Amino acid sequence: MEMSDSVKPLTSFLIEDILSIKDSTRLNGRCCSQKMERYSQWKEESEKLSERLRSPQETVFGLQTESLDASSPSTSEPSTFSSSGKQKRSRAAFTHIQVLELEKKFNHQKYLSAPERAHLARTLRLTETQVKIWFQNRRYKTKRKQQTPDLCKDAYKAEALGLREDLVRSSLITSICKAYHYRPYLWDYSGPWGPTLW
DNA sequence: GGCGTCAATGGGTGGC
DNA sequence: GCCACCCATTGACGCC
Repeated sequence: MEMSDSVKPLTSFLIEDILSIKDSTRLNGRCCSQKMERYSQWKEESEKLSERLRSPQETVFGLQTESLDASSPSTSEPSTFSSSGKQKRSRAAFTHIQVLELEKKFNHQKYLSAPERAHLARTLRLTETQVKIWFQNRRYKTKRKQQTPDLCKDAYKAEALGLREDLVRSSLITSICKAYHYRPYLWDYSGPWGPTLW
């Protein structure tokens, strides 16, 4: 399976965008070493992915790609059992690319039809149920965020004022950051007024 | 160990 | 009856 033409440039743009944003922000020297170390690891991983996205031989959503497969959630594995004999629930952790694509789709439409869900699930190598649940949780999360508008005040403020246009030029990036504000490689918690978007 | 996040679960509801 | 939805909750996981 190949990545669609619309998906490839956008995903590539997202990764490059996040990298460029972080590169420009790194110059202010406010990041502590621990954060930079974490960022470096993430950046390395992202650059590899970015390289792969640019490579005509290798498609990110193709069979040859490891980045999705290696870290993909184990959807078909049976649940393990604890020593007490109680079934242990497993929680899949979706990859960056999977989340990016889900976010992109969610940004475009909040609800998926069955064929769309099936296609997206195949593309991302997830089960249809996982995609369905992800959208469900995402809608619920968005609703909760709207009910507590103070949570990501800084991000909204920056967006509203049009400050640091480079930081907020992509509404999709902003959306992702708002939804995943805890991620250490997207937020800088060292700022004097709480979290700031990298 | 406490806390936050998030995928997954389960109950209730409505449309077909 | 089946399916998808909303919503609250659970349990795994990572960070401090």
